Amino acid sequence: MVHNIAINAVSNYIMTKILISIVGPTAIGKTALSIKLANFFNTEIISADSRQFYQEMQIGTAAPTPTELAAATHHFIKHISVDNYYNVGDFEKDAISLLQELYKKHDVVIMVGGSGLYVNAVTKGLDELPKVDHEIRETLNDRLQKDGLEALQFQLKELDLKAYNTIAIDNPQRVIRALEVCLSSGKPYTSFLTSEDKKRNFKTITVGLTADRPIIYDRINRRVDLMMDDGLMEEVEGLLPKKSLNALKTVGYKELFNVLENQWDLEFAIQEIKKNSRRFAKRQLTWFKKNEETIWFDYETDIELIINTINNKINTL
RNA sequence: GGUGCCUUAGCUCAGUUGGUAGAGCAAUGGACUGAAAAUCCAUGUGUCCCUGGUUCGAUUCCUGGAGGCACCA
Repeated sequence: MVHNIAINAVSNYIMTKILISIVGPTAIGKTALSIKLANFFNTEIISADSRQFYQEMQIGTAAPTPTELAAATHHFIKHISVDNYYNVGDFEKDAISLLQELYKKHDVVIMVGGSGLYVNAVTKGLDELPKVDHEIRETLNDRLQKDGLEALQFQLKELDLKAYNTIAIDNPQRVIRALEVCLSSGKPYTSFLTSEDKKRNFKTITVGLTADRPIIYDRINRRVDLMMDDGLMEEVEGLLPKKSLNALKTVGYKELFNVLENQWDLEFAIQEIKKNSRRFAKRQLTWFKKNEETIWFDYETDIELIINTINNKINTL
């Protein structure tokens, strides 16, 4: 019955294209919910998870299993290799152009992922920034090592005073990012920023999944143990030669590299993976809580209630 | 049963010559426009085991309990 109402609502009354964006902390059950919603709305899923992009990373990223992949059509799951340079700007372009294709066939598309910046890149968009050569960043990283952060801050003050005054100046990644844009474009980094959301030809409904903190942490701890049982160590071992790649600066991988290099013992590394996953979940919640539009549900909420709430929301758009 | 030591933050512990307390880790709050599972900033959260006594005032000293550890029986 619920099913029929929804189909009518979508097909008869709604002209607007809808993106249902599912957010929440790691290990809360986003993947399972996304598949249920994709099946209900008879549509497809795009992932906004910056680590599930990579073919070589399955266990440690809790990427959808073959069974889950067969249950609904997924996009941006393992579509690139850890050897690729791939960033949020690339993702925005790829995701928006794919969405245009999907909206030819569907009124509703599901997006699911725990990477807040990547979610926002789709829903709100990023400003157009010039392409930066990788060598520039490498040079700046070298200078950070040799001359220290203060030297880079000083240069940023010269090239982009506004950035110097507004970005997190203690954060080396932010300073280097602003500098690399200045250096490769010859213009201040902040001159490219508009602080305006991009126009999108779809409306976003954001659904958040959460639970009390001890429950989230317990789920994380148990999932890490399951990952170890499933052979995470072997997966990480195969990637050891590539450990310096950005994609592998990832919880579950960076800690086990230390075990393989005899820096840490296994038990300690597992505790660290759990701890770093908990902290990651906390940062995700901080990010997602900021969006006041998000409709939050407890992780155990019945799917019918979630679907009804989404349908009611669709009818108000 | 006897003797000694211990009981303070979530954990391990320090400390107060009597003026209600602080480290490490854990944790919490936040930021974040192309590294974002990254990176950065901020924060001490407490019946000082319980009870009575001494005292202006006890987490601290004393009495009596309770729990733990060690040794002796």
